[in-house]
Amino acid sequence: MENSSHALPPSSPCPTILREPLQFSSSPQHISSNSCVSLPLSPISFPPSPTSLSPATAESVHSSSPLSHCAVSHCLEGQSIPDQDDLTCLSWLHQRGDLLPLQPLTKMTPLPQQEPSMAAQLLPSASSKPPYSFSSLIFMAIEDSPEKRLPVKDIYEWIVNNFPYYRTATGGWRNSVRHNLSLSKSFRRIQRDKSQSVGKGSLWCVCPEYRPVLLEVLRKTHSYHSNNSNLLHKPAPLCLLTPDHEELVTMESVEYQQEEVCEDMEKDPLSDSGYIELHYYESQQYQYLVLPGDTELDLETVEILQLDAEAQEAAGSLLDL
DNA sequence: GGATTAATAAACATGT
DNA sequence: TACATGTTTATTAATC
Repeated sequence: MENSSHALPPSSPCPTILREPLQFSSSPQHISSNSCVSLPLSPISFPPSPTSLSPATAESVHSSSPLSHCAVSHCLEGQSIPDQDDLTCLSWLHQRGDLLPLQPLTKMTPLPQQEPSMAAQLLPSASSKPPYSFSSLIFMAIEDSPEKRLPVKDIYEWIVNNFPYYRTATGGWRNSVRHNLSLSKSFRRIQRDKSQSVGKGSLWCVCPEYRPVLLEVLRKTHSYHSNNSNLLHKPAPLCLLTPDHEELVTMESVEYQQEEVCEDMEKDPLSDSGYIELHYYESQQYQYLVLPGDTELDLETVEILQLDAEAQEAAGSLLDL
């Protein structure tokens, strides 16, 4: 079966994207194709496509958006949240690198091949500058530290480790970091404990009164780049801000205009058949599950669809028609 | 066009 | 003395 949805490039505004396995919270949430959910994936077993990422690029993809990866990882793991009493939970930062191992889908249809130029356009390179301001970078670095305070040297290190751009950037950005620390009211210098002092300089922490502001800036920056860039570049579900203390937001839906998505797509021949049409395809680090335009599934159903091999097989069979 | 903000560069002081 | 750290000033660009 020639599937019209395959004409939809992964960067198009908005297939519904699901990670496998899904481990959402038990609260009833609904996901519709009016929302766009992007979740990061580990490399999956899949025939390598010509547009496969180089390790460096893959690392860049991962590193250039630590928020989304960490946030999702944290949320999906469903672990106890040390800072859950904090309205602005950032504890996910401590769990970077602990992403869930992903199981490959049992059957998928081949990807629509992207033009190399398109892939290059979609993917961030290690040399692309992160969208975050130095204040945000410093904030993230400090928040990622166990003690919520860091010497400037460790702030450098965190930035370099998380944003490959700064590995090769000239040294001026360190000056900017120091400049920002000194100038910004958001950060406060703490004298090291002389008895335990090792290394030069002071420790820097976030002023509690400015923390909400920093979070908001971070959230807006993240949201902006999520909405205005392609999904591969800024996958970006963000669970920094929780509506209450009881439960983390497990995903963020990005609203989009239905007509923007579907105007160039042929009508799904199965859309009236009662089947739920599932299109699995892989693009770089992401697997996409494209749902028909008017589909509305609760997450539990989606999870079942994802985890159930038979369902996946059926989905694959549909695509083979 | 002016105000604000952020990035960048540079000079300088201080501490290790 | 060298280097890292911290402060301050100035300039530029982008944004509102």
